[in-house]
Amino acid sequence: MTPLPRSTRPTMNDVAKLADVSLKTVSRVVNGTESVSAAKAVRVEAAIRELGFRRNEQARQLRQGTTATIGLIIEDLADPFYSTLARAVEEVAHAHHHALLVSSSAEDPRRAEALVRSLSGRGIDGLIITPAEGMDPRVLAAEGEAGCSLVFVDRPSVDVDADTVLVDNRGGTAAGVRHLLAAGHRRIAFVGDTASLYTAQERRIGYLEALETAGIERDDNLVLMANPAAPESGEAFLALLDRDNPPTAILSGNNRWSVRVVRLLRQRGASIALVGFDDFELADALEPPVSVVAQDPAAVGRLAAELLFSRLAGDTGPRQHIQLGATLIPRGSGERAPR
Amino acid sequence: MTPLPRSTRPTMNDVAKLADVSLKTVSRVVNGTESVSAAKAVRVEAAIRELGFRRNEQARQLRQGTTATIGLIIEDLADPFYSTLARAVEEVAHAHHHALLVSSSAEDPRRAEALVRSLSGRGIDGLIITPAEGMDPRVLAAEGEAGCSLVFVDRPSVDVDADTVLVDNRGGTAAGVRHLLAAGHRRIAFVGDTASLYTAQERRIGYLEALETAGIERDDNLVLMANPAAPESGEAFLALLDRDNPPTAILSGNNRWSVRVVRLLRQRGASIALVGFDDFELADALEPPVSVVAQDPAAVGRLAAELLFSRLAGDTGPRQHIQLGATLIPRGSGERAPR
DNA sequence: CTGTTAGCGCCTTCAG
DNA sequence: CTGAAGGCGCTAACAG
Repeated sequence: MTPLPRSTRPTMNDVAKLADVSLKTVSRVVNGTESVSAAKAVRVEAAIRELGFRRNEQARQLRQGTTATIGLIIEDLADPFYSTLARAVEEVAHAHHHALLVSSSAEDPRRAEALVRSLSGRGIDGLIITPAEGMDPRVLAAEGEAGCSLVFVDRPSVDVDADTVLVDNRGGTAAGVRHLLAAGHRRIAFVGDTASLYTAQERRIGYLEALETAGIERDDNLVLMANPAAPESGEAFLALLDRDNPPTAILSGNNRWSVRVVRLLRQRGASIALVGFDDFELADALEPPVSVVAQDPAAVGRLAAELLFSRLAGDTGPRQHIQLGATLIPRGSGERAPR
Repeated sequence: MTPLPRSTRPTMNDVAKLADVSLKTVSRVVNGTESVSAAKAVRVEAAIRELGFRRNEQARQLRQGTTATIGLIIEDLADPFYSTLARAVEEVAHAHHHALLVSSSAEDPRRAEALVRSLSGRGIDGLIITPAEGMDPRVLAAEGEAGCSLVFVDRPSVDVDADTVLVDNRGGTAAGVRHLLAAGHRRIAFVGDTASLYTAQERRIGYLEALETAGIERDDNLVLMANPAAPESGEAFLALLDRDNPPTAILSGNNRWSVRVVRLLRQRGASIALVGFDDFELADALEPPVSVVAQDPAAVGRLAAELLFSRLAGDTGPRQHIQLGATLIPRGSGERAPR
């Protein structure tokens, strides 16, 4: 196989020849670190322009052992929560002159492991990751040892201690439940994502804790943990509404469930109190507007990225575990009294 | 500055020493291309496991002149249209064992140029880009010459001929307008993004063409071109509603305007026919549900990526200019009769 | 201020 | 089947 023509991109050597100076002098001019006599600098610059030379970052990076690139592995880039987070990470990376490699693990632990290896092999300087449930922790531990800084977002990883940025899932959900309790509700259902997900589990715990604090007996029949994207989940939710002694309010555990609940209630013509965890677009324009406990995905991304860059800059302080608050936004649906 | 310890990641040389074979033999085992005697292969594999060796992709890429990485530059990763597109690109890239570098140009032509240079310097094999308005075409042309395949999405680039995937903005908007005409409207407003944007301009033209075909006299007072995110745009929109002989229907030119229009109409308590270009989440759950002309951002991303990979695989056929259709989805808001 | 030498980690000749 | 030598493009270390 031919070594790929790679077109004819000029190298420093070409520039050096044309300007009739040494390779190193070109390097000095390009990087502007050391001083070069004005005469030669001008010749070099002219040669650079003439040839359209641009420094080959790959070669530079191989030499320096750094890539000026960080990686981001999330569940799903198409999910508004993660795309907002990714945008914030990108902005911080850009400010630090780093590029961003983004990948979605799609909740598949094997794929997540492969992505970590793939990004790592490309020599990223750091990695921000939402660890997929069921990942082999050794894959991540290996990164830490390989000198690649690691920050977890949205969930911690089992068995790997690294900087972590997450949201106060329990406290936020509990606040949502208390809001419904204050409106007079006593039978509040919790509708969350698959029980295997960390955030879903934490939010369920927050829900239970708030009920317990209020002295309300726990009723597991009011808890539904299921994938909001699965068709059968809709029926499970409707069954929840149709049982004897049905709930008068719903705490939905993420925005995908909130959206689905809104649609299902709408089809039913049912009006029942609702508070959703995680805000979503147009929640304020629905009828009634949906009250939510809002996270700040951009803040999660920004803090994670800033933490990562502080590590890359040499900060060797103790591991940080940052927990961001979640804010209740009353809009109408959560203030309805029980029927 | 110390040359960064880069921790102690083992190299092929380390593996070779431990297995007591030559560097080249390790290379052969790692890449599995040429055959190696079983005995040595076993020793090498054991050494690889023991050291936790993983091939340094950077070095490999420098040698081979390919990075197995493609770049994607869009306006804003946090915008649902672009994040969905990006997700689709990522999926195709993953299927081709390529990583994806993502960057948002934030509508800033200088930033977009810097991003192109930055990604290009990292040696990406191909680039998918939504060219920012006002970019220097030479920056992009240079990529083509440097042997980096280029695909434009969502808009074409001036002065640079490359593969392009875009949506039928004119036809889609015209279909939306015809839908409103069929419901009996004669005074239809067009509310689009800043006039300098390609898609906004195309949609405005589609709107005008549909009116002309229907024999309706053009009224430029019914056209508003403004940034949907700017505060003053809201007032401009309300002024449109308050003028003498106001419109009985609105064609909104993108999803950000649609969302804003929905909110403004809601605040006003006004009920007026509406069709939006580009679908958005929960459009079906609003009151009334919003009729839209839907694009398929995932299809745009997928086709662009597939086109790019076919080029990388050696397809040297003529430039392709793919135009995807847009689909009218009637939901209620566009079927209202004029008052 | 300038140039030479060496080598980052790997792959590709080309001899054994 | 195996190994030695050379180089991808660049930068660090050391001379002049």
